[in-house]
Amino acid sequence: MSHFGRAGPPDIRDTYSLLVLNITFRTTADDLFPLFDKYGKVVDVFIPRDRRTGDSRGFAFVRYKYADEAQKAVDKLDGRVVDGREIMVQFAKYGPDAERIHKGRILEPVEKLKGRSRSRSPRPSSRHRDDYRDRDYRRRNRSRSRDRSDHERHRGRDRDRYRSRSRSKSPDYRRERRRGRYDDDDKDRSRSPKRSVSPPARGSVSPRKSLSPRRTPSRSRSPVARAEKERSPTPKSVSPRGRSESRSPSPQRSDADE
DNA sequence: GTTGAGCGTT
Repeated sequence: MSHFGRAGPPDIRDTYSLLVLNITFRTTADDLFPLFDKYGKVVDVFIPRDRRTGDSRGFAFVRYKYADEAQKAVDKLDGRVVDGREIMVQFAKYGPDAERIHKGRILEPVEKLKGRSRSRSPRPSSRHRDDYRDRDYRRRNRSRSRDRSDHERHRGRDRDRYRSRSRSKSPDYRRERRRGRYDDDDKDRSRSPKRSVSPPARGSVSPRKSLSPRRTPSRSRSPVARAEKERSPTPKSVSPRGRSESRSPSPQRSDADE
């Protein structure tokens, strides 16, 4: 009863999928099931999780049996505070296979279920896995590299509670982010004077970073080069002999690393 | 220990 997502999709022939966003990372399907089931008949509740960490992504899919109930749930549960976080309930725009659905109902199912073998399509490439990974990676990359400061983020969260229902998210912001990718790359090359923490004129070493520490162990591990690079020479505390022995990729700490 | 725009699995 409380094992959703484990048995796969039961039946999506005449079900309406609702997308629940803005949920906490600790919210589980079992927590959303009673909440949504109170407003209608929920046939399935699934929360996508990360394949590597297994953590929730922050959104869930609630499948209703009838559209009226789904609509009611959207109207009632949309904006409801769950686990201390306001959730957003809306009809899913895409199906499980990226199919276009209307009002949560799948317009064109993957299979007609009319006895027609699915080998009808030779399926030239298996873009499913790649696409899935690509999307996941993109999300992770953006999440991990936030531009906002910590204090601002903290304050924003508290303020969000007082602001009640006012999502500070803009549809254009998303586009800017995607387009900014190129700008970022371009800026990265021309923002040399801005960041003088790692002067590239420190020899023939790449400004980026040494991908292979053992690329030039002899020259790279030179005590002089290291002292100049680290700018924190401690010749008294350590002996050249010990440094030579401790030739491990561990102490390879560069302050210019990201 | 962290995250916060978005669209899904045995």
